[in-house]
Amino acid sequence: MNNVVLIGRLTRDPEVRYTSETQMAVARFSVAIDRPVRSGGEKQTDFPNVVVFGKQAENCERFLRKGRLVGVQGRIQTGKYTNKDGATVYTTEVVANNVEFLDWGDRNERSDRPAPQQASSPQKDDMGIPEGFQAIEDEDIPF
Amino acid sequence: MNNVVLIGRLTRDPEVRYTSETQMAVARFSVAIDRPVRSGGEKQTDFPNVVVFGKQAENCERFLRKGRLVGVQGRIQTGKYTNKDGATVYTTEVVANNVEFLDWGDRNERSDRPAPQQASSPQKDDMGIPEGFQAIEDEDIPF
Amino acid sequence: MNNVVLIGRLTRDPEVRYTSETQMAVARFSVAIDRPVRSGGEKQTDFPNVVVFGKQAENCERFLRKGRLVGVQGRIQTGKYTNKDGATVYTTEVVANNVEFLDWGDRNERSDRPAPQQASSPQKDDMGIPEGFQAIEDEDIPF
Amino acid sequence: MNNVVLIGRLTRDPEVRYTSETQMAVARFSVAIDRPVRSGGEKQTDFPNVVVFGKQAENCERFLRKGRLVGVQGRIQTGKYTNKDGATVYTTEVVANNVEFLDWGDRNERSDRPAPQQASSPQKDDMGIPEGFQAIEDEDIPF
DNA sequence: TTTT
DNA sequence: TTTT
Repeated sequence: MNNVVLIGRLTRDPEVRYTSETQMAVARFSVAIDRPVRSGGEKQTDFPNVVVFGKQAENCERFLRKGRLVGVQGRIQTGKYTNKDGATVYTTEVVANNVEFLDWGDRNERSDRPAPQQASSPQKDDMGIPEGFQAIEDEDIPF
Repeated sequence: MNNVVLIGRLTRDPEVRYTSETQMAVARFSVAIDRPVRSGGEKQTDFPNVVVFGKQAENCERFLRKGRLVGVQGRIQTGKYTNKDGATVYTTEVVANNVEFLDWGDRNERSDRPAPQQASSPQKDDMGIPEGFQAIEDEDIPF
Repeated sequence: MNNVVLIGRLTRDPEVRYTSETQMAVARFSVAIDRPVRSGGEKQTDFPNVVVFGKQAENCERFLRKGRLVGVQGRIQTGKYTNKDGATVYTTEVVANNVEFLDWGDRNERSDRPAPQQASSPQKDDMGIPEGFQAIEDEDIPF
Repeated sequence: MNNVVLIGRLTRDPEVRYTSETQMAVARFSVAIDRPVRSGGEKQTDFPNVVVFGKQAENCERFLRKGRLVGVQGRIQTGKYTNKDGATVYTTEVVANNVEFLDWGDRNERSDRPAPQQASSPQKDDMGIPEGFQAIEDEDIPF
C-alpha cells in the first residue's frame, strides 16, 4: 500500500518530455501545499514533486499553468542517481495515477498552449536532465 | 490537503533522538514497499523516509525493529539544508500522524529494547545529524 | 487505519445542529463525486454523506452552500439505528477531520449567511432527526 | 477524487458471486476497524463493507477468511435499491482497487479452500441477494 | 527552484 | 434526498 493524495497549486508551468522509444509524454511539476498554521507560528509550505505519464501528462501540458489548483492521487516513488560530482542523490517524488484540475484560471489562461514549434516536443529529449532527476525511459513507465 | 498512507517493512531499526528544549522524542525510519509487479518486469521497491514525534516516537523505539510491518498515516513534508560541501540538499519525507504495528514479530523480538545506557537517550543530541537530514528542534514539532 | 479523501460538490446546503450538553456544532452534508467515465458508459456519481464537528462545522455553516467544491479528509464511520417501523437501518458516513473550501463561489455567495433568527441555532435541537441518521450527543464527538 | 484506505480484519468469510454474463467474480466482506480509543471511553469499531471484482475477488475467495488482516485501497460508492417492503434503501460501500493480505494466519488456514462442489460457483447467482445489496451485473464492473 |  |  502506497497512497498519496495532494491538493495544491503549481509552483511553475509543468515540464514535459517524451520517452525516446514510444514517445510517451512525461510531465513534471511541483505543487505548493500550506501546512495548517500553528497558532502563533508562521506560514510553512511543502513543495512535493509530481510526475505524470501518458495521456494525463499531455493534458497537464495543455491545461495546467503555474498557480493552478490541482488534486493529485498517486504513490510515493524513491530513486537515486549519481550527479556530475559523482555523489549519489536520493529522490522522492509522487507518481500520479490521477490529476484533477480544480480551477480553470482566467479565460486567457484556459486556452491551449501555443502549438510547440515544429519537431519540438515529440522528439528525443536532449535538453539535458532537470536538476535532481534521472532521465525517464520507456521501462520506467508504470503501465 | 496532504495525505499519505503507507504499509511497509522497516529497512532498519528506528533511530530516535530528542529535541533539546522539551526533550520530545523524534523517531525516524524508512519503510520498504514493493511496487505491484508489471508482468515480465523485475521487482521494484520504494523506500520512503518516515518521521514520528512524541509518544508515538517512543512507542516506535520500544516496539519497532528492522523488518517489522507498519501502517503509516501522515503527510509529505519537504525541506532543504546545506551539506558539508555547501551544496543545497532537498529532502522529502513522510511526517506520520499515526503508526500502526501490523505484526509483532517473534516472541523474543516483541520484548522491549534493553534499557538505554545511562544518560543516553534523553539528552542533547550531539551524535551529529544523520545523512540527508536536518537537526530537529522544538519549533519543528507539528503539535 | 481508516482514511478517506474526497473532492466533490455539496448536493445541498449543510445542515447544522448542536449537541445538547456542550452546544457543539455538528454539520452534515453530502457531496457529489463523478466516477471516471468508462468509454461508452454514461455518467455515474457517488453521494457520500459527511459529518463535521466543532469549529469546522461552524465554518461549514458560514461558508458552504449547495454546489460549492470541497476537499474532505476523514474516516469512514458505520452505525445503526432503529427507525419508526422498528427496522434496523445501517449507516455509513465520512467523519471529517478537515474540510477545505476549494472554490469560493460568486461574490454574493461568499458573504456570510443571514444571521440566524434569535435563539435559533445554539439551542437544543428539537427539529427532529434527519432521515437516515441518529441524534448526536456529546459523547459522539470524536475529540 | 474519491480515495479510501482501510486496514482491518474480516468480520466473516468473504462472500463470492459471479456476474451472469461474463462470470466475473465479485467478492464482498466487511472489515472491523477499531477507532482510536478516547481516554476514558469504551472501544468502538467501524464495519465498512468492501466489494472486489475480478482476479482479486478470486484471490480473496481463496485466501481470505474471517479474522484475517487486510489493507484495502479503493473508493466510496453509494447506491440505492428497493427492498421487499417497497422502501428505498441507501447503500455505501468501498469498491476496492487493491486488497493486500497482511497476515496469512496459521498454516492450516493458509491452504486453499476446498474445491467448490461441481457447478456451484461459476453459475448464475440465484441464491438471492444478500441483505442490503443489489444484484451485480456486468455493467456494474468498474473496468 | 517555489503557489494563492 | 442529489452537484458543475
